[in-house]
Parts: sequence; structure tokens; C-alpha cells
Amino acid sequence: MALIRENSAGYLTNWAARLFTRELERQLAPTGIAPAYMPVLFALADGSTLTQKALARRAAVEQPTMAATLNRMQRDGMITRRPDPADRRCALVTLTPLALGQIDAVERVVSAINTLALEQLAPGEREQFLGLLRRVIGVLEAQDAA
Amino acid sequence: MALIRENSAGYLTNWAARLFTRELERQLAPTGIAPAYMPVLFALADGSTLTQKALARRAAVEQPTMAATLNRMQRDGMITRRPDPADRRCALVTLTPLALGQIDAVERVVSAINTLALEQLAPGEREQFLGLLRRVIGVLEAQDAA
DNA sequence: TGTATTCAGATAGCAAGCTATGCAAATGGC
DNA sequence: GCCATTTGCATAGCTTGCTATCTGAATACA
Repeated sequence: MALIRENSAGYLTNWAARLFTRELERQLAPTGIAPAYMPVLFALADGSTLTQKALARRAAVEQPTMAATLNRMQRDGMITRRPDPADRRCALVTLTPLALGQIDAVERVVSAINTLALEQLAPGEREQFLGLLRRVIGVLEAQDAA
Repeated sequence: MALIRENSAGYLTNWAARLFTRELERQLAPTGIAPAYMPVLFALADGSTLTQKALARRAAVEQPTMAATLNRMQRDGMITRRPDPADRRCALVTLTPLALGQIDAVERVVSAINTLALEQLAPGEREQFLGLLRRVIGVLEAQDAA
């Protein structure tokens, strides 16, 4: 149990992620942006247009997950979908002015939370933490692909 | 975007947690134990009995989340609930022999995944990673409580 | 050209987290 | 002893992840 809670990389990572998400939801509330909207928001922040498939790949979620996220974003007035004239299977997704107007606020929130989370670490430790996370992710991604 | 994906502690932590969970689900499949069952399993592994409230506290989830988890565990034959004679509000939760019989296998899976995830880190880095995670968690828990 | 395959998206259904709310049992103050 | 508060649990309803499966459009090949 102490083994699990305190010494398990998986347990600690999962708990940290839940705490990050809670704080993110709290701070994003006034913007109308949900955590799952963020990858879409940043992918289309330059006013560009992508298909659902491309957005799913960038967000590293499965296609039905992205479809549901886009449905909620459309409901909330954050995106528009229009049919691709060149390929009638595709829907082209674009941010609305409402969503574009929240980008700065969202970036400030993300930055504030990351700063808060790392505030007890020395500057070198912050880079170290991110580096270790990237290496752990690398191993798990390789396993996931296999 | 590169800022978000590569340099955001929140993004990286969340992505790592999702990868951990995917691998855990995959490896736990033959045991019939879902990831959310694990805190309950370990809390009651010694054959003891706890209330739903106590289990929720240990797992650090809200009461309705634990209620739903216990419902699924009951459906899967992993726990029994019996009324507390001393306090008719409480249900006393105990693991079934079926669940008790999976504990060793679950511990092996947890251990294997943690070992895999950290296999590219030097022994000192592994301790460092867990320590940094604990410190980040500490800050976020304090913020969450506030 | 026509059929087989691949590809994009939709939909159904489940897991596991959350908040809000209701109810019945226990407790505490008067 | 009675009423108000607290406490434990259930339930409704939401988000966000997943897999499995269907459909219709595009493509490839024979």
C-alpha cells in the first residue's frame, strides 16, 4: 500500500494528472474552454483548418473521442464544421471568433498552472522533471505502439 | 504548440498518465481487475472491511465515484457489501475470494509496468523522478485544498 | 469498368472521474 | 425528548477517455 501510493510511478503520475486537470478546469471555467478543447484550440489558433482525423492525431486521442469533443465545442460555439468540397468524407474544422478570443486567456492559465506546479523546484529541477517525464513517455509510447 | 506539447508539465503528466492507464488496462485484462479497482483491492487485501466513505478517502476520489466503482466491483463478483449493524447508514465492504485470489497477479503487473516505465532511467534518476512527482503533487494538493 | 479495399466520420456503449442534490440515519444542543 | 444538523449513501447528469461497428466516399486493381 505504502508501496503503491508513494513508490509507484504510475500511481503518482495518475494522481498528479488528476490534480492538474482539476486546477485547469477550475481556472478555465470563465473562458468556456474545457481541458479537452485545448489541443484543438492550439492546433487551429492561427486560423487554419484541419480535418477531424488530423485533430485526433495531434491531440493523441482516438477518432470517436475527438468527434465527441468537437460536438461539445460546436455546441459551445467554439468551432464550425464545413464539408470539404474536394473530399466529401471530410469535415473541415475552424475556430470561431469566440474561441479565437479566448486563446490568450487560456495560454495565461496554462502558464500560471505550470509555474505553480513547479514553484517548489529549483530551475534545474524543473528542466530535469520535464526531461524525465519525456523519457518515461518515450518508453510507454513504444510499448503502446507495440 | 511545441510549447504546450513538449514544455508543459501539465500536458506531459497527463499524457504519461494516459499511457500508464492504457498499459495497465491491457495487462490487467486477464485478472478481471480494472485500474479503478486497485485502491479498493489494496485497501482490503488483508481481508479487512471498510465503509464506502473510508475507501473513497483512501482512493482520493469523491464518494459518488467510489459508489460507482463499488457497483462495478460487485457486478464483477469482487466485493460484498453488508449492512453495518452498528450504523444502518453504512455498508461494510469486503473482498470476495475471487478478488483476493487476484492480488498477487495485480501486484506483479503493477511492478512490471513501473519497472518498464523507468527502465531508461538510471537508478538515481528513478528516485529523483518519484521525488519530483511527490513535490509537484504536494503543491497541487495544497492548491486543491484551498 | 466494376468490384474490393481503404478511409473519414458517426454512433453505440462502457469506464472512471466530477458536481449537485435528495434521503434516511445518527448525533448534538436545548 | 425533540428538533436541527451532520453524516453516509444513492442517484442524476456531465466530461473525456476507450473499443467496436456501421456507412458512405474515395481509391486501387483486375
